[in-house]
Amino acid sequence: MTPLVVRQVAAGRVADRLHSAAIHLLRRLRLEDAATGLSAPRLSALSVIVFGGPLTLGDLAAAEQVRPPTITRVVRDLVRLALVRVRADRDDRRVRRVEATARGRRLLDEGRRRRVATLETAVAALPAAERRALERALPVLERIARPAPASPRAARAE
Amino acid sequence: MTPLVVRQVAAGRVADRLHSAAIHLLRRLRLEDAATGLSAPRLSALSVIVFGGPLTLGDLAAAEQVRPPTITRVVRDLVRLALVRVRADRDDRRVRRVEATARGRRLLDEGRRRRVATLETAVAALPAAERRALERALPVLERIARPAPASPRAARAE
DNA sequence: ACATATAGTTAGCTTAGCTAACGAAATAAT
DNA sequence: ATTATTTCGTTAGCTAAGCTAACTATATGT
Repeated sequence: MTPLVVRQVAAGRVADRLHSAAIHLLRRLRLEDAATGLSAPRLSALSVIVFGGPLTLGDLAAAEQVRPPTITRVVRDLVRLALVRVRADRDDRRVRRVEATARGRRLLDEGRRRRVATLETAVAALPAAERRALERALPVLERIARPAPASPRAARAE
Repeated sequence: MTPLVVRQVAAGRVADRLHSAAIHLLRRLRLEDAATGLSAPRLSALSVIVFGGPLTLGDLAAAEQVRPPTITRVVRDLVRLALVRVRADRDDRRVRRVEATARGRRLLDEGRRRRVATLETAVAALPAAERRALERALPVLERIARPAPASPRAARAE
């Protein structure tokens, strides 16, 4: 039974360190976002829209973890900036679906490229062994980063 | 020269996948924060204060990537909630230093524990091989998560 | 002593979050 | 088939969180 307890504790430490590393990593990359000219909430919403394909305002609100009225306004503002467009749903006329415009995709891709470029520099500077350790951990990271997918196509959003 | 180019491209893919995984991981863990009763900006500021020890308002503003007036108000509100306390600097009377109260630390630790517990469940459920891959990548992750430390004690903040 | 630079606050604006109340459409119940 | 209920989104109106510009107070440099 002892090994079980030990493993348990170690899982806690792994979780804690991973959590902390993720926070610091994104805090660092966030510095690049100023160049997009968008506020953090707008940029985040645009990202979900670009990668999540046409999605309903309710789904967007859930993804952004905000209430419906907040999304109504963020989307309205993104439409004004010509970064997204909204269209009515064919089958259910209560529903509005939002999707990115070409300009919205371009703006997001540029911002994302800047973020990733920063990270890429750090990755490229790693010794081969560390780089390989990171690569081997990637699929694991990706699995735990996503909530247990209830439906098979839940992985569609990015 | 060919291997160099190949390695370059791969670094980009590694960076991209890592970036995406970090975003999704934190988006998922953020769901737990509602239980703290604090807004995201307040919780984030409190976290920096708890782990960063007594620090100046300017340093806090820099860490949070916001302007000084924003920090003035967030700190004022956290003081009202009795989660942090502010004291004048001995040597430089322009400076105010902020530190967490016992209650602030407790509130943050509880929230952090909830986040990490969620993550721990996922880590504990991993097959041994994947778990080991993750553990081996942790030091690497921690290194690239932090900006190149200009001063030796830049790692003090958490 | 005086000029300049730095730390933080105040004033006042925009944006982003919320709840409550509502309208319109879809679905369920009688 | 009406009527009731649920669901999707918006509007109204509030608080919190972001900004710039202007200011006070203290440190520092000439």
